[in-house]
Amino acid sequence: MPMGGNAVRNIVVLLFEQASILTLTGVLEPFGLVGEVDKPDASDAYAIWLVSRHGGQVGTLIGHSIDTLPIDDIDTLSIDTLMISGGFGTQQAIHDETLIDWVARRAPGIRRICTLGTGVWIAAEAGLLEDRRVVVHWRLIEDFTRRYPAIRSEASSLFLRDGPIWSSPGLAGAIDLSLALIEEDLGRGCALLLARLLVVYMKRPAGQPQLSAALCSQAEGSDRFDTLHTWILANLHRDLSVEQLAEAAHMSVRNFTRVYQASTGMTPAKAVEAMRLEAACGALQDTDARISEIAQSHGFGDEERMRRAFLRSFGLGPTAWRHQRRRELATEAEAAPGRWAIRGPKPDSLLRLKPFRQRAQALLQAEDRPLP
DNA sequence: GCATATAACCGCCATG
DNA sequence: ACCATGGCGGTTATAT
Repeated sequence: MPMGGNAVRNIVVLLFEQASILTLTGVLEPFGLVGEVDKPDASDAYAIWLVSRHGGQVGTLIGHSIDTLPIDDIDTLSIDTLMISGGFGTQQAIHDETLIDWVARRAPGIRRICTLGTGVWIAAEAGLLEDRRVVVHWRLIEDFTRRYPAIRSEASSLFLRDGPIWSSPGLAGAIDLSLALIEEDLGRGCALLLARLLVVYMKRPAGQPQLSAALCSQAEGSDRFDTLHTWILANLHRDLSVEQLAEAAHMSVRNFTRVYQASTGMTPAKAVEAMRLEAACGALQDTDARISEIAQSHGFGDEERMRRAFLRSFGLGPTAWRHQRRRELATEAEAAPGRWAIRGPKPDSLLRLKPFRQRAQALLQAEDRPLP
């Protein structure tokens, strides 16, 4: 296995007992799929290393174990990106001085350090976050700020980068964060393709007008409607009339519209429409669902209403928007260095995961079932 | 593209 | 007096 060649970027995932398996897969899937993307060198772009304090089997949140290397075994490995797992186990792990020392000692030589969920506690404990901005899960942010008042924590975004430090508040955010890392390394075309393979939405580029960006930035100043906004985003298909929103916010309609406008700069109905439009755009871009289905599932009720909303905001109907967007993405991917396409399965592209694959194979053979 | 119905928006004023 | 709130009615925007 390559240990420090300039072509291969070593991604090290730090695990511990009671780590979240979702953060692990959120990293492994995107990075693992890079090997399936057809571009010279892409399959050798990354090597993934799973490590833990003592190595060997590490129990995850759901009980299944993961095979890991001891941290001492990668002393000579040049680490490109360190991913610190989340999970309940962090509460024990932050008291493991050897582990924290290891993180603190290796950190200066690492290009990117990512914390996934409660992994921020470990990075914070290792002193890597002094005066940095990080995202913390909304339910834990109070605890976090109490323990680390010097660290600028927030709860708003899916992931956040501050210099070499990348953080993600939720476990599933590991996928989004990983895609962002890959975008940085291999370009947007590759990341977009992976996002489509994984059937997740890809964050829009910063240059492009992002409707929710307006909402988010406004919400930073006053988080008064944060919970309402997350509720709206999770319930786009439901009745989101101003009356309903006011009720959800425990306010009268009159007062709700007034306060909402004062703190977000948008009227409630416009904001809802913006969120619906943006979500619908994501679906148009990333899926082949019928317009009527997208309209239904995003709260437009029927195709006609969505069409008119699109015409108002974009000057294009949904189908035209989809075609245009797809063309944009295609040319963007074309312009990216190399061309990105999916190729057939390549058995040894998973070579780097061999220890783990062998382990899986052993388990399956024990049950006398072939590995697909 | 029209007419009509409904919802959103907003100024104004009363209330606590 | 101040301020946040909530109800009323008219105007505008959107839906049917």
